[in-house]
Amino acid sequence: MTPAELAAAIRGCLADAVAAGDLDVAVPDEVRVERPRSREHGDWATNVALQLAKAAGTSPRALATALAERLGEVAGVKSVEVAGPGFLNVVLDTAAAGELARVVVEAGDVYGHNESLSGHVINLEFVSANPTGPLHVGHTRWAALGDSIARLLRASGADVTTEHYTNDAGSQMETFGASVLARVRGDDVPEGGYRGAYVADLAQGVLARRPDLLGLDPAEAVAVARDEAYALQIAEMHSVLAEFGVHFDVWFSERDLHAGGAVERAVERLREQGHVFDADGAVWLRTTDFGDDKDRVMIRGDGAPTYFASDAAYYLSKRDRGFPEKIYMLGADHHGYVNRLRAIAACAGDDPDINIEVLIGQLVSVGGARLSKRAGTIVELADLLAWIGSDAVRYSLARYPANSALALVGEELRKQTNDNPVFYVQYAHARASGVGRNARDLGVRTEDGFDPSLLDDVTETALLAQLGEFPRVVAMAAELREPHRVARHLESLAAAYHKWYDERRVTPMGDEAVTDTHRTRLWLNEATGQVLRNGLALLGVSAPERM
RNA sequence: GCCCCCGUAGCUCAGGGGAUAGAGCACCGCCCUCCGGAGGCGGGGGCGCAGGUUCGAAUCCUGCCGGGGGCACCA
Repeated sequence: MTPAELAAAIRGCLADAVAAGDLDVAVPDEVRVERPRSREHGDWATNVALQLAKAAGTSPRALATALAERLGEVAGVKSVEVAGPGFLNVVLDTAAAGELARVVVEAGDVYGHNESLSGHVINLEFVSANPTGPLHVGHTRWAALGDSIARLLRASGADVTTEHYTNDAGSQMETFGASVLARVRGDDVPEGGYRGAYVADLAQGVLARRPDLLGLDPAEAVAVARDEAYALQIAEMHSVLAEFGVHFDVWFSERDLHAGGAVERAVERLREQGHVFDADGAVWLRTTDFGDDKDRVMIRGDGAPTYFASDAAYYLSKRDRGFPEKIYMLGADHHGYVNRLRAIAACAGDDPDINIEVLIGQLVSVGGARLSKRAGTIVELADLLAWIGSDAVRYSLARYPANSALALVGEELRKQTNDNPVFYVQYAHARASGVGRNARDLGVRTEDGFDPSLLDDVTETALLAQLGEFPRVVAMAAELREPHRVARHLESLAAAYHKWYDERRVTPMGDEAVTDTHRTRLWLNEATGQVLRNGLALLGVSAPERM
């Protein structure tokens, strides 16, 4: 019996009690069944009685008692106990709990998938780096989290398109071109230009592609340097992200937005909606009508569109392309954009509470230093991959929530010990794979038998409980856009597995005959490996069979 | 001045209003006659402060203190 099945049974009991006139309350859509902290409190516990007592006009304990009687009759439930202020503590039949091992193995790669977000059509934008330099650790955090969130949303039934917005228009591109050109010439980079060592590398690459560069007139040379360096830089971004296991369905160019006239059209469309006005020689959007703290300029006094105008056009593009839900992932240094993005949605006639969602991530650093392209002290994604490896980087970033600042220590991530939980989890998977190999070599085969009543050790009920909670963890992580919940759950699961391993053997000892005990334990072993694999896949981390 | 995030064990951090607040590291002590010791078991220690809401608050609200980030006709 899975926790979801138990929750459904509890709802059924509530409905029966209402039908029988024992209870007068609306049956909730969802009943939460949780693993109690202490084993003395049973296999599963629910607080429905506490939550419904007030609406039912009765005491929590009385409601719980009435519910316990009915629940005790449900097949697979061994005993039900009312505890404390009105908790219901449920103990399952050993066999009913053990059935889960087979459920997991038979579900395979889709165990944990759920339909909690089915029907949602989502555009998920993340990273969105300027193509004026390499991806650094800040981008890396969003790449790891954004990609995992996409996987979680899809596992929960959502239709997701991942998108990278390339800021390839605007003055930073001219600065970029001038910086590269200066390096080609051997000059100092201009004031405010890009000084990173990568600029010199780009200069070499550009010169290789355009040996005629120095012979061009200055204005043309800057444009050529800019465009060639841009092409090199974007190619590198594609390749390093691919190495990191991150794929974008759409690479959206800001330059294309301008070239196609979308920015001007956006201004006109918003003007038709009645939110645009002219003042001080500029064209403004009245975002203050929708919670922004000041109105925003769309077209400057000199006739040039602002970055904000591009944002508005880009929002409309996503809307036109058929995405009711648009998720933006921004760094904390952009948190001031949240209100103006929401205002754009509102000006476009959308509901900011439904059609747009902005996730803010706090800054991340390596070695305690903040990183800036301009200062030239970059820690690049490519460096992190070479130094630490994709699995450890992805896992280390994915196991922390985005809303707290993070200071990673490179040397810690390199350690292949418990300092580094990715190894703990991967090792559990490798161990499960090894146990499975050994068992099969000794003639233990799952297809020869399964008797879940034999999974009666406390380490087995604990392990089964971890496996049973996995789908709920996935659904919650998707709903909250918090991949770290999956990582943390995998760590608990790995711990439960190691404890079980220490307590129970899967393979026969010596010349011992193979029995259903071995076979049934092999089912549990395979189920654990499957969930570890499924969870790691959601994080974009490999599940090695040997380490 | 205004806005956002954070404050939990010596350190790094979990903890979607529930029961005795968890894990890793560090420290001390145990477990190798057989499935991988990259593991397991035991020990000491903690919710910044003050109010409020609630049957119940680390969690929600207000204020204060401390730390980080942000407030352009830049991108």
